[in-house]
Amino acid sequence: MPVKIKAYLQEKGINPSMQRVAVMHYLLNNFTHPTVDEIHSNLSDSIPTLSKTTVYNTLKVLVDNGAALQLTIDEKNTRYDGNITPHAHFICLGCGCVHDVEPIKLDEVSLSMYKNLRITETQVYYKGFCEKCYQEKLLKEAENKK
Amino acid sequence: MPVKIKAYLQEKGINPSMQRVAVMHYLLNNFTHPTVDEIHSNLSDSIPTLSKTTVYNTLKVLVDNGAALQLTIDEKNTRYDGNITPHAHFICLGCGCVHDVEPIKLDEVSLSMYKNLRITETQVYYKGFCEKCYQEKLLKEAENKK
DNA sequence: AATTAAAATTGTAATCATTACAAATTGGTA
DNA sequence: TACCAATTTGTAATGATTACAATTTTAATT
Repeated sequence: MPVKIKAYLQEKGINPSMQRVAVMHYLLNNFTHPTVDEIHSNLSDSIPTLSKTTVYNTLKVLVDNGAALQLTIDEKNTRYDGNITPHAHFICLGCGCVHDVEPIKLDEVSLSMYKNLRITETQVYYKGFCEKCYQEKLLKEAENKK
Repeated sequence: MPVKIKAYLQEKGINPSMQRVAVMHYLLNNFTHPTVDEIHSNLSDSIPTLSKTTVYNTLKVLVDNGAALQLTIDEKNTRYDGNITPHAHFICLGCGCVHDVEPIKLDEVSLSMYKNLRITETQVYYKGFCEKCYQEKLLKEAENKK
């Protein structure tokens, strides 16, 4: 697996340092759309010297070279995704969890209206409540009616 | 016009204070998808005592009551939109300008797969280069080839 | 194996948007 | 006028991100 990740980074034109392989490995094995903090604290166990600056630097390299996606779905923290195939995202306004959802079919007809805009990237975000948080919300609302 | 904005806020259940009317008025007359700073510095001319905290508070009230949209399209600053009709947004990676674009047609079929997610809001973001920045980019790239 | 230069990593300090909070102000009501 | 609640204001704190200089690693060359 680490060998494959090394080759994967090289394909993308990224020098596969130990830290970069570790971050990429984390992204490809955790589907939580992690924040910088999440990545850093989890990798600190196996790489005690890992600095947060390196995680920032590495994610910038990955994103700039098309090996990861940067999501602005969460106002608090930037989130990252190692899944670069087209898909959309859902964030729960209760617990903040982020899930992949099916890609929508882009309406090329309406997009072609904007010939003066060179679109390089599309992000589709859904916001709402996951099942668990929705149930909790219903309970709370019922409490308040008493 | 200010009278209409007052009524509009009241319809949304918002107490139409002078500051709130001013912010709403700004949003409805400027299609730049402004940041807090832009709103504050522009309104400071006519309301010298306006504090930035009030702009933050007011925008929160507007968003919470459905009178404005909060956009997370720009990693640097949160942007706000007084146009609450369904539409998508484009941000230029060169100059940072944000434009409205046609709403895409949501693919209800694929969304219905996620019955366990209660979706309350959809945001569609396109990133790329506006005409001006695209031309500048082409010029720079030509320079570098020399 | 030693030398060297470039690239990558690290830690600290700075930046800057946003939030917390307490004091002051405003507006409506008795 | 006096009072209460809502709103506004200014200041200070928070916290994510960036800047930067020093250190370490890597890879190539002798």
